[in-house]
Amino acid sequence: MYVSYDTDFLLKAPAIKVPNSRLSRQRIEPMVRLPEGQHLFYQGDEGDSVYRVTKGVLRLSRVTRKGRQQVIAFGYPGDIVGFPVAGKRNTDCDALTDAELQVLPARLPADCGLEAANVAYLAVAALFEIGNMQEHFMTLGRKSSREKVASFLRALMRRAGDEAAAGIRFELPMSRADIAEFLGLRTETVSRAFTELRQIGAITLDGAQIVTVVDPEMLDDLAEGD
Amino acid sequence: MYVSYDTDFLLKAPAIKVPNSRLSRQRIEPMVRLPEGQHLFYQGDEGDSVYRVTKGVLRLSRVTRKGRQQVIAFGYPGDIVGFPVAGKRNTDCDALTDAELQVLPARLPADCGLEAANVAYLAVAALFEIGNMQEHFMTLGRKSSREKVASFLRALMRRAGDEAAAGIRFELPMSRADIAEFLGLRTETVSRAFTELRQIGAITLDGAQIVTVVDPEMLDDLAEGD
DNA sequence: CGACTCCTTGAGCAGCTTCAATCGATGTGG
DNA sequence: CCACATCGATTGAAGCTGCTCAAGGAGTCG
Repeated sequence: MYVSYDTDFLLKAPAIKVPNSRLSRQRIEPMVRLPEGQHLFYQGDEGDSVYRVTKGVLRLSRVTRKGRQQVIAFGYPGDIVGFPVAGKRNTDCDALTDAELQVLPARLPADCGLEAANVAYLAVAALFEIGNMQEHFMTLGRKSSREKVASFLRALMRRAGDEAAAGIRFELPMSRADIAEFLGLRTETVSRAFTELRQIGAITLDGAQIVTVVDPEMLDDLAEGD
Repeated sequence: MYVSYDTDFLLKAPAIKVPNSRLSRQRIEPMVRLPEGQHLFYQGDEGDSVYRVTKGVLRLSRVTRKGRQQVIAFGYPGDIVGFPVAGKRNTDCDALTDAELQVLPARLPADCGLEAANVAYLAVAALFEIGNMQEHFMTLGRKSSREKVASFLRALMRRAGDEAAAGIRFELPMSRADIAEFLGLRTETVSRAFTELRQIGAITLDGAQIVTVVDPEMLDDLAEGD
């Protein structure tokens, strides 16, 4: 979810064995389509599956009692989202774009008849997610808004960027407000950081959503900061 | 760590089966003693086990290229620490106090002969850790330093607090600098927040390390903030 | 008792937030 | 097809919070 890792290699489409059924031993890969704006689940929902994003971008967020929203993560293709804690969802999850998801079982503990392999991939995915979140802690603990935004753009660049003539190009499916809530900033501050990055020549903007990183090295330096 | 969850109930001391050995099928629970200040592992180390804290407090941190330290978490008794990502440690881990740890296997993926149950507890623990970290995101995204420190103290209170005549009492095994790096603040700011909390009557301090929460409700309100 | 480390407090400054206005893109109805 | 409404993004100005630099205090260990 934040840079770094893509769980593709973990998942040679793990077979889902359905016990006590004529489908048993057959591989099935339930697919879900999630139109833009629709919710996949809400905080507090019961759930014993996780979802592998195959298309589109999801937003995971939590809302405080007093209404503030905190964006926890964005789910890009290859990411696994929806890790349930004690059988319940920790976050809201909705689609920033039309999305497609693969449903994977995550029923635990092991008294549910799942095979070891199916539990193991979940553990591996969860460990990767922990690594990703630790990475994000580094960004949140970082000092300046430029550094945070630069880190964010660098992550997206690596994850969703396309090589283009002028640099590495990608679209932001999320609003400035989403980015702000993800980075612990205000929308105005995020906007100003974008403007600065544009002015110093690290990126160009085509509208508000299309970013081209013209100087990845400069972006790296800004992201490392410190 | 961070409040909320304790993994005690997950772990009725899962049996570790040692294959290809005369110990096979025997339950063993390797224990490690870690003196104060000693490191359990460093970022980048190879590792295929996790540790359950049974005594003492650990600190998990990462260091940036430029030397800044970010405290990722504190490990209290009942917590599981050291989740390896792709067989490597993500963080440094050292002991803030003399500590004792139970070693649990975390070798993945499943081609290592571990039984499903042993892999499943790891998955459950990792999912809980994800929940804890998401909780911490809410704190880091929070606005003011008072709110952050209040949230932190509330978490410790719930986790390590003892009922006392004057309120709920506990010791801080970590320095102000550790707390600051955990919350994304400076030591001076943390110190000022402690002073404020004391002045408004939410807590009392006995030296710098012993905290008594005299008004848990006020602390809650401050922690919720928003 | 003195040296050391950590915590606290102070003053000034920088950076983020807040409030407010404008701009731009999108979509709707006349 | 254009005027207008709406929503998000941007920019500006002012205030406040937390950071920086600096000094002093408290606790600890030799």
